[in-house]
Amino acid sequence: MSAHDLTLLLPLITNLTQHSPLDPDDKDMILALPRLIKRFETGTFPVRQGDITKTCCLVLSGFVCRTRTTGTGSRQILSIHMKGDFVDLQNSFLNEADYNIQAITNATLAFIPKHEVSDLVDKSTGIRQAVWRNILADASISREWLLNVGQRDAYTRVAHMICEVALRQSAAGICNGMICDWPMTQEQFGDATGLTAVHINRMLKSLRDDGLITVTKRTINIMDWDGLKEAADFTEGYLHYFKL
Amino acid sequence: MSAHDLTLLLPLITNLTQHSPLDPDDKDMILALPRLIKRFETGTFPVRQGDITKTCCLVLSGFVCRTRTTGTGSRQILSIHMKGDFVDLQNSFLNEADYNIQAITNATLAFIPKHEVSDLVDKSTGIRQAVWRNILADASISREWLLNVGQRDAYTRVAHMICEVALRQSAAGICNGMICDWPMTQEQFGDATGLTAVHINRMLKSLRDDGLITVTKRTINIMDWDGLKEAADFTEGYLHYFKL
DNA sequence: CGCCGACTTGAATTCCTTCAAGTACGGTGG
DNA sequence: CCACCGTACTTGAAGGAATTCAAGTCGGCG
Repeated sequence: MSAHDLTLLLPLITNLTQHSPLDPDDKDMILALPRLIKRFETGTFPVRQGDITKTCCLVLSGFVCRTRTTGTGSRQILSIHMKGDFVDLQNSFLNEADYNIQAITNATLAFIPKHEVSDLVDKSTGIRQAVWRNILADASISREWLLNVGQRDAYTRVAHMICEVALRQSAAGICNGMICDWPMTQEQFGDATGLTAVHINRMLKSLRDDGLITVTKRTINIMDWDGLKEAADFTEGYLHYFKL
Repeated sequence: MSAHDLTLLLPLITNLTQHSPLDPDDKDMILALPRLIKRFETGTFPVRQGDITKTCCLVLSGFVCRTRTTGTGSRQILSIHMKGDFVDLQNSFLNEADYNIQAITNATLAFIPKHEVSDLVDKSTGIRQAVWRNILADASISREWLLNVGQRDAYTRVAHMICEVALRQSAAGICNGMICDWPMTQEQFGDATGLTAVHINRMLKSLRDDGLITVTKRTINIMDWDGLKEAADFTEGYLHYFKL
């Protein structure tokens, strides 16, 4: 549980300050948080539903997602998380994880003791604000996903997901221009959007044919951002960034 | 903005203590919160997306929902709320409402100034805990809806929604045994589940034919709770009640 | 080189939607 | 009191979007 590398948690600062300003003292306290670093291979579960957690975790590299599963075994990806995201801040305030956390690529996570987080939240108004807003922005994204899955057709839905993931990567500073890593297989993309992998494939083809994107192995290249946004019915307000 | 009727906010206490205990002082402070009572007719919007809110609101009677709408005008019901529910506690901590609040029946709401809520949250650890958990339970329900809409077929999805609404009404004490008010029209039920009203109708018929429920005008009668739970793939953990 | 996982594409099927027509019911006004 | 009306519910038939099944390609890695 080392607290020595004072730059390691910088991505978290980047993330939090997208929603709420932090003063230098707050930043120092955050950077000094004790943490345990662990690597996870694609497909592994850093946390499982029902686990009683003593830590909460934060993405340093790679991509992880939250999932829940139906009784018949279908998996829904509930959210995806990237560098700087607090994946389960919630668990600092509830005892039991109500979803799985699963690595969708190889990923490095920082585990921070719950009580350290809640102490900090109690101590500093600025951090409290930032953490609140982080959780609320997260909930807002959940709602948008529900709207997406419930009301938009497959083509729009797929485009919407691409817009969101691209924009969030851009905000996290892990995207060069309009070319992004695409973290998900088509299978996973399907689980996130409530579609089958086969249909995802067809929709990506349509988006390619329409000149909006090109896709190579694990990269997505947005050829026409405005066109894609239009096709996706995407408006970024729900992400609650106050600067970009 | 009267603070005189000290029983008016009791449903809120009932709700909060489902997730987190409160000591008597906390309860008194909550009951003493200043509030403005307003009635809303079916279909009206207590709050609209984009509104800058100075209050947050709480259901005293009737049912309201949160909604978001796509660019093409389809409405998704994001959650439904009943007696004792804080509909937009979130707005105490974000400036701008990121969803509409719409009355689905005639409803009475209590509006409480945001700063009164955040003061109370700052002042009392117990209330802070309770409010956190309230918001997190709310987010957990969102996730379950996403799973429901994304992965379950129509029959299961409809059954699941019935289980949740019935159980929550029961927890809120507005349900006699297995007979509940059913707050939604089939149109609204469709908007909540990502289905059409026509298909909701067919699924309700199937559930009737299978002997799980009977439906009269605005009432749903659960004939076989265990059977319905089974058909719905319903497990109540996600509601985060620690007593029932 | 060969294998495996991910991607691609076609054809058949299914679930859900759309369209259409009709019923039931509560409220309003003559 | 009943005729009228609007809204919600009901049911059938046709159509369409997405799934399922199946077969084949591509590319990375042992």
